[in-house]
Amino acid sequence: MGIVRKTKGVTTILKFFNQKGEATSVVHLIDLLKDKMNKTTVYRILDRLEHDGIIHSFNGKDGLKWYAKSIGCSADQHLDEHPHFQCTKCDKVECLPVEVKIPTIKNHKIDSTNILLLGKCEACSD
Amino acid sequence: MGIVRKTKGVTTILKFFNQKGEATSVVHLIDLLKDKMNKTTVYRILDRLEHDGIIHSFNGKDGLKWYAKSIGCSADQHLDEHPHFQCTKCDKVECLPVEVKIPTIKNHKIDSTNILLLGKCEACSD
DNA sequence: ATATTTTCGCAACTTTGTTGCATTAACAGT
DNA sequence: ACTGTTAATGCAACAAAGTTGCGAAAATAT
Ligand SMILES: [Mn+2]
Ligand SMILES: [Mn+2]
Ligand SMILES: [Zn+2]
Ligand SMILES: [Zn+2]
Repeated sequence: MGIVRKTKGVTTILKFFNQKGEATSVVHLIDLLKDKMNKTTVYRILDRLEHDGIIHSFNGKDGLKWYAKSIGCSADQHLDEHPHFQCTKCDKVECLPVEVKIPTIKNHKIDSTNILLLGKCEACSD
Repeated sequence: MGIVRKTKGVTTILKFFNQKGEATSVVHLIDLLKDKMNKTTVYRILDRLEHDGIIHSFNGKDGLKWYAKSIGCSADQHLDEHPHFQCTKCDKVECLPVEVKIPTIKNHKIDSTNILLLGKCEACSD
């Protein structure tokens, strides 16, 4: 189930994603909010926000779970099919508003993609 | 460091990859070999084999670590830049011998890619 | 055969994420 | 504004994946 009650925690996390704009790992968010709410609560609020299409999740390098704000999604329509970029130096992640063409694979029905590009971000390039 | 001594454990895991051919999650391999060797040993042998370019690793869905045999790689040259397919029903993973064109991203130097395609495999399609 | 040093097993630990349950707090209805 | 319902939270305990340190065992070099 998605968000039903607008609790203090929900408001806090919503504000975070609206202000910050950037993607965040769950680990980082838990640490950031450790004085305000329990980690279980963070996980559960993120679940509900994703269910409602307000944020979307993906796996960064090392398999860590990340979240970022969604645009144009709802509980019915999750159309966040975009690749992500992660810097191997500073670990920052960006949602990439581009389309990656996936070749058709014989005898395989592809439902979704999970594309992570690794490299150096602008700030970390030398 | 890579493989220096050809131990029983190394031989067992090498044989596994040569015979089976398919990709395997570390978790599965540990379970399969639980009577023959310790999980720490499995992790360490996989590390060394990957370092030597004999196998390669990637993250499957839920961020789990998987390994598969490499072709044409060495300790110096790791050129396993291919996407992977994972079935959402039976969890099976396949290395895909295709090339995915990644558009250039302004101000970003992309060093490697991590592409996981999710869907139904041939056996699981209805 | 013996010495050297890599590799292994084991136990303990870390990190990420989940579950159950009692308590708290939204909020709908009056 | 008060009250009842139930969603949401905190907490503690747990689970799974993966790592570390160290003494013992097993490869391999001499
Ligand atoms: Mn995104
Ligand atoms: Mn592969
Ligand atoms: Zn960077
Ligand atoms: Zn399947």
